[in-house]
Amino acid sequence: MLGHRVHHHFVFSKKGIQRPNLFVGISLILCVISDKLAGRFDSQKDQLIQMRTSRFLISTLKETPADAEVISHQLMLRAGMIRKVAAGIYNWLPMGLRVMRKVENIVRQEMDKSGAQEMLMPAVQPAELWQESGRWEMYGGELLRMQDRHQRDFCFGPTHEEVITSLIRNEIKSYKQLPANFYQIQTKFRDERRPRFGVMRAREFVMKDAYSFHLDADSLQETYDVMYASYSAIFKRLGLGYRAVEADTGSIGGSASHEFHVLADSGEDAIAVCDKYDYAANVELAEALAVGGERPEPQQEVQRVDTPGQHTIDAICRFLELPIESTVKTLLVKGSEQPVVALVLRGDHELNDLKAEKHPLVATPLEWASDEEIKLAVGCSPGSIGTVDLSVPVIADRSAANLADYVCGANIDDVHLTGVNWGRDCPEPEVFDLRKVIDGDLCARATDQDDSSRLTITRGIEVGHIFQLGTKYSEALNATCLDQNGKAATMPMGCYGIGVTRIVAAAIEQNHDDKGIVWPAGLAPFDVVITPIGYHKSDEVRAVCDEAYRALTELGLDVLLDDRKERPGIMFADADLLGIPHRITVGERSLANGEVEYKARNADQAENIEKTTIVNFIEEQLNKVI
RNA sequence: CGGGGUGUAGCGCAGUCUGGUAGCGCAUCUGGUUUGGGACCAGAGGGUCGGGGGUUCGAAUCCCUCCACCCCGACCA
Repeated sequence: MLGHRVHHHFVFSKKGIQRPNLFVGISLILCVISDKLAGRFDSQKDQLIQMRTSRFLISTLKETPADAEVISHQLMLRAGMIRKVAAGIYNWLPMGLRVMRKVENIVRQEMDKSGAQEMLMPAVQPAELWQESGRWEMYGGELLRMQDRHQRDFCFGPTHEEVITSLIRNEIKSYKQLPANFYQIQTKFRDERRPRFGVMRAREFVMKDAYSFHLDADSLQETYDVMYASYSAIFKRLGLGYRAVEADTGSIGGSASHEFHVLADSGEDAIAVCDKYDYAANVELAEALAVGGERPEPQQEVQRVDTPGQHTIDAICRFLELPIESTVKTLLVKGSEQPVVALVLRGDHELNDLKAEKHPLVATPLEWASDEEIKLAVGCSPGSIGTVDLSVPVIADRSAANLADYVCGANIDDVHLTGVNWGRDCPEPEVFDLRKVIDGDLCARATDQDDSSRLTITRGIEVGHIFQLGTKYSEALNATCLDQNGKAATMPMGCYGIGVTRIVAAAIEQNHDDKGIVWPAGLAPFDVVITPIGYHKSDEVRAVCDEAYRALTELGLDVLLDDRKERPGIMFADADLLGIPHRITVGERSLANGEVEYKARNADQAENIEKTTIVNFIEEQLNKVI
């Protein structure tokens, strides 16, 4: 009974030598990892390095901490994966780190497979690089700035375009070295306005970021496509329900961009999906077609109506007993050339800020005109603005521009106009896509108004984002290489991010039940948990558990043996909470029949299996999942 | 950044209105009885009541101030 001997070796006397014990535990864990990587198993050592709960920090909580709002945050705390250090800053305990490493390794393997090279850049970066790119000023409050002892400015890197570009401009000299793609898995810091939901939107987080360099746009497109495929492979292997969506390139600039979203109701992003044309886009970007087809001919004359105290669209509709679709709202925002610009939307539609910012006359970032500015420009208060006799530039959303006989403010307090028509009562407006798409809208790919394609709005957690940056950074930092003609060429770049720590949370959002986490096979901190009943009382139970542990570990599985002197209920509850996919329960009761009990985390029922077939059985279960 | 809320033991909370020197459940430790889905009994340890200042004979409690954390908003004509 090797197990016995080994066990004694590590059970310290009751007086307990806490520290050495802990250190031994940690170094043993490291042994397991390095041995696994090396792919060898010394049988003697194998016995020594058992993952026993008695020596592995299980910090499960029965009660949910009060400040955790979303399920993944609650379960990560309850499962003892993370603990908060400060707002948006977390400790990753051994249990959590094991999951993070699983994610990292899948990402790493697929990145390597794609031909990208792993490297590591510093977390702390000098201000000079950011001044060179212009982002020291542009990046704003999210950039955590600091000074060293010589009062030199530094920041904690929120991203690494500057560092990689400045490195590569020195290292790559010839087109023959291109294309090249470099990645790292590293800690970032973004001083979020409002960190929340645990590691889902943390300030400090782990990200895989990759940067590619090219001679021309075609090469960039090629690598971009490779990355798109790699990302798809990664999220598939992670076992997550995801969707790639067209995305806004935002302030980073560049042309093409896709986000990868894990679909979950708790997601912070709304995405518009159309199955007919396989179109999916972030609602920030999703194109909104005009509703209702061609604009009808005017039927009504303009009428002036007093609307005392009616300042919202809803109030006006109730007051005039008109459908909201026949109203128009006129929004005044700050302009880039004029003080204010009017944006006109149908009453039931919402302005999409990002779309508005794309119009050259609109100031970026979008800013609402103040009541005073509105008074000055129009002569009334917000709530009574309209399109007739407006002396500011007017930009109308496609759907608003298609309206006839609509209702709007009269630019006089407490007065509205009905029966207003573009072209007749006010100039034809400039038409621009301004509104947010809504559920049931026509898909942007639709051929005509009768097309059956419809957008569905679902929610997602952004876990990946790929960009074609173009030459924005290579130009600013002067990253060139020599082309075939010996002439210096500015290298187009791509960048590709994956939120490693966010994936851990997203996976839980998508995979949990009332008992706890239900990990996808590839992410679980342990593949199998052995829960003995009477481990410390029954030699037979202990022998079967130890042997099962040994045999399963030999298969290359991560096995956890729960040798705590706890009642079975506690062990079962913890196993469920931790979400370990496979559980083997060994007790004298079933051993009497030569059997042990098996239960999959995602199954309702346990089943008995021959104790001699444990390894084959587990192998079968694993194959089933994969 | 604006609005709201909360800070009392590792976690969940009561006590604050009405000032009198800190408590409950879980967890932890000891002993015992238990042991197939979060046991029971007995005992024990653990708290600068977020920090500072003030009022008072006396402050978790009242006042001032700072801080931290959480939620909502940043969509309105």
